[in-house]
Amino acid sequence: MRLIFIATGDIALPSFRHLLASGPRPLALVTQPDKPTGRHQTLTPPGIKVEALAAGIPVYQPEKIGDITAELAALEPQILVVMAYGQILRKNILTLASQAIINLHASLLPKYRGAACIQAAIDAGDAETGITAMHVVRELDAGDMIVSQTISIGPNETGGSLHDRLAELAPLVLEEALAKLTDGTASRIPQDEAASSYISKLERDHGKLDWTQDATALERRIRAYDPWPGTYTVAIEGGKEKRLKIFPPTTVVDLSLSPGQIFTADGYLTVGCGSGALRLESVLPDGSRRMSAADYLHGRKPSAFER
RNA sequence: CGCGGGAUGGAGCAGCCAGGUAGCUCGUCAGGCUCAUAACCUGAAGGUCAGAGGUUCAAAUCCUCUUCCCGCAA
Repeated sequence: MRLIFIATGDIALPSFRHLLASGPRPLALVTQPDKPTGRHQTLTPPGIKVEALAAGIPVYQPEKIGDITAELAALEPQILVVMAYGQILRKNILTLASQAIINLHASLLPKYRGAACIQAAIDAGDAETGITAMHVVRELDAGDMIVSQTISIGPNETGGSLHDRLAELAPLVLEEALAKLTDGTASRIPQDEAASSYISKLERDHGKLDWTQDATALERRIRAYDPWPGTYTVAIEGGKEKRLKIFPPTTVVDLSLSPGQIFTADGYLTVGCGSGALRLESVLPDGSRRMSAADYLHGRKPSAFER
């Protein structure tokens, strides 16, 4: 089978490795251009590019994928596999493959179309999520579904842990989808538009905690957004505002506090929420390093958190 | 060199601007109180103030450079 892999995010790595190991061997990898990243803004290639080059797979990094339509067409692909690429695919790409262009998406569609699908499942308190393989159409993540596989979401699940588990699940879904497409048994299940939802890309600002929300919702939010985009609050220390990052785990406790009000005792740091309260365990003050809530309280005396 | 914060006994911090006694909240150890304790009381150990150079009678503090950590931004 002549296959081209189109991906940027690390979530696609296990699937890419699976193709390298078990085939069909990709004819090429299309990924985003190297971008400045990190504290020193050094130009960094996507991890999947590094692996592709090491494996001798040709790599394309167009600014716009439409720019290399001719090159891709020359490879005469039967299948395009897209996962966490990060660019909208235009019509001339959608019709490039003779057999199909499929996308691996990290949610049980039609729920959570869009970029932040992993965080959304935890944030919503869902019991399970999964990987869906579907045909790519012009509307984002809205194509007919081929197969999906499900995993459960644990009570201590974080965005990071779920990301890694879904990444490991993806090759199984990919293999099943490719097998069904090959032997002609692949079904096309239209998505129920009425049940669909769209999750827009997360920015770091979205990680600011709103203490007027319920403690249970905040507990989930802190897990869902770890490690990206992370959650934070603004602590009032001696009249000054200091940014404070907050990490899971946190515990919902039954304490009567107003939103943003702080209660400290025995090394515990408890914050009032809209309903219930949240006990924090791991924080990172601005300019310092990650530490336990007890250590944080040894040297700093926050009077409240900005709600 | 994208912008900014930081490095002070084992942990977290103050002291720096206006150079001159090593401080706070804990932890550790010893003793005491207590039926008992993560509680309370008393005492002790533990620091070349990240490293190097400079200014000065005198540097944690002022100046220069280096290393490492973190936030923002991507």
